[in-house]
Amino acid sequence: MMKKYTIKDIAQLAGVSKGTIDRVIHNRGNVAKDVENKVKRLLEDINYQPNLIARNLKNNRIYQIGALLPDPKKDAYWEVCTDGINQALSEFSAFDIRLHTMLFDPTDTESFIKSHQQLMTSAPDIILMVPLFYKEAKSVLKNYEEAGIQVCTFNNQIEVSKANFIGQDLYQSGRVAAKLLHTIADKGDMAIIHIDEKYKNAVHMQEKERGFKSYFDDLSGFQDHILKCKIRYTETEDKLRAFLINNSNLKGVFVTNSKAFHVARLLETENKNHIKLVGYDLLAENVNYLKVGVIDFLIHQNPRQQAYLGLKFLIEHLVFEKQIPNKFLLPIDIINSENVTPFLRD
Amino acid sequence: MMKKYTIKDIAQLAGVSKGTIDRVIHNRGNVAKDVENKVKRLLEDINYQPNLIARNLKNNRIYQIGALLPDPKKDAYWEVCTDGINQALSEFSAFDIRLHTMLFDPTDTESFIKSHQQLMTSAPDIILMVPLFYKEAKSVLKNYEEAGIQVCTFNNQIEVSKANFIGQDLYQSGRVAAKLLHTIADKGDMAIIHIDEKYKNAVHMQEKERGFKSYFDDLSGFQDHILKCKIRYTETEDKLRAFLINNSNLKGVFVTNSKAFHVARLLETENKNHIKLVGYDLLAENVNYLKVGVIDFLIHQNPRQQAYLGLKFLIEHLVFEKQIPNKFLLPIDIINSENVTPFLRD
DNA sequence: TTGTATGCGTTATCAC
DNA sequence: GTGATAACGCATACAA
Repeated sequence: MMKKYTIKDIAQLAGVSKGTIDRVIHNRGNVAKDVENKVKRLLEDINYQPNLIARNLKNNRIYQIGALLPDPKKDAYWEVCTDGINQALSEFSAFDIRLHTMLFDPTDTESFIKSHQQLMTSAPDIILMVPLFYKEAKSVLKNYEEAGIQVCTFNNQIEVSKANFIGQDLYQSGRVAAKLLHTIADKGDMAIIHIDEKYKNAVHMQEKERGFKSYFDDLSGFQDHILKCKIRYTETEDKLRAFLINNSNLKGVFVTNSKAFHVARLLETENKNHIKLVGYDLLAENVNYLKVGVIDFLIHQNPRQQAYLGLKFLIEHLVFEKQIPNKFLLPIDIINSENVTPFLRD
Repeated sequence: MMKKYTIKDIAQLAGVSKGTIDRVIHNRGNVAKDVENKVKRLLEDINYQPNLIARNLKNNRIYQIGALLPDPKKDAYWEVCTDGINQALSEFSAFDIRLHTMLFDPTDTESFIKSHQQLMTSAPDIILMVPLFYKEAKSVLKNYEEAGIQVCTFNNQIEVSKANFIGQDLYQSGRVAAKLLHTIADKGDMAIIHIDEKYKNAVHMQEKERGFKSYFDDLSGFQDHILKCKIRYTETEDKLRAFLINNSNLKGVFVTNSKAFHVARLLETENKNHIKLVGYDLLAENVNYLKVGVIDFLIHQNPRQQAYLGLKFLIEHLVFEKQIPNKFLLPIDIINSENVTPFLRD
């Protein structure tokens, strides 16, 4: 534990005034070369760390943060994001942070664009967003980039953009699901089910599928045993029932989003309890089926933590000038009926 | 987002000076009753929140924290605690925090007592500790309590003490292990194995055992199928081999601490790969057996996070006067070969 | 090119 | 009982 040097200390050591030290630190110029060098060396030597807290005492700026998020009323998955955002705000309540949130319908690309446009009118310093739709998000992100507005994205990554990203390795989470089904299911067919393809150009489902397949590709004996089924939410019930009944050798099902409860409901009514089921996310409906044993495992994507971290990174960037990590991957949580409870508060 | 009121604002509103407000806030007395009441009501009305940052600017106290921890050189499980502690320290580097760490041998109760005594000589303001040995920890904690020194414990809880605790619900983690084995193992005998009982009056293993049994008690068909085996580390190899070979109907094994790799080694050499294995903790040896499929699941107790949170709570208590939660339970993480990687940095 | 004065919100020490 | 005032570490406007 070393002594903490202040600007005053350094000024004394260098035999100049605090003002000069400040000019050197912030490269404001108007300092004689020899003095500048001397001070710079001194700063290096003692490894000067400014007191970030004191720095912000003076700086009573108002920080404007824009948020472009899916509407929880349209899809319950997003509900917990609000908690994460509120937590971050309360942690930094000492600073004057104004959050402007615009919600969009996660099944509607136009709503995304419209919300984006409206958000821009509040002229935010920096933006937090869920870039749900690949094509639209790409162009929106390009807008921000050109405007020089830093953006932090979460949930799914738009690879081509330079925006920072917080979320999970979706490819790897597909592999986790595969490993789980491989461990628990009897030998037979495995199905990947994509529900609600209204989320059109959504890459995340494809990434999970790629991971899932790659796991079984690494094994022998699973060629031609990986089935696939895409379903629109308008037709879920009937098409799904047909799929489950017609594939008599089906032993495991992987649902690539939070809609596993649709499959669970059918497995229960059709008495197919030999079929193992793995899905995503701790929605109340999923958790119920997990507890009664119809869903075997859920993968937790921790949207609350994603939103929390995203906002926290942005705030720390604004007030402390901290670097935002370009890519921050959360661990992939495996949930069963016995460990689910403490995750519900996350 | 409401306006932030400062003491100056309140002084103006109340028509008195900042000094008086300060005296009211800190109950320093020397304030006329009517003025005091008026100011108190005002503080309530506008929900005054002091700026904790500014408060600590002035308050350049040195905080002495004592830490009583198991020596990572004696048991690799504790290695990652150091990372957690360093993270907390670096997060609060703006404050002058002096950490005095005393290590003890986790197989030796006397070493625990001796380290404790030595720690006391540094007269810490507050203490972070792992109360590994029930009897000894109980008396040590009583000492601290009488001396009025606040303590935060992690890893295992000493129920009779009022000290704050951070860790997992060990009973529940036993249930998680049971559920996992029940899901993946064939019908047959299940064994609970306690390795290294040198950790004598250690309650944590018994708690895990209780949880494990309770899960199977809730089911039918498992009476008389739960076996149990205690092993000293000096005799591990032979006794364990005999146990695994003699119980021919064994289908699943639950190791109650981080020593599952001992069992894994034997399962591999004895070609018993039909026996499923669940254990604890991401030691390098365990992770290796997890990746090759000899260990099926590991439960992650996140010692890094436990140490980090413990120290963080203590520091926030000292500098911000925050309440330390009496009991803080971390989620029980289920780890398999596919999701292990990101947890290794935790 | 450099030093000084002032202020951020809070606390503590004075003098009245 | 009460109200000024200095100080914490840093930033900045302004004077020299």
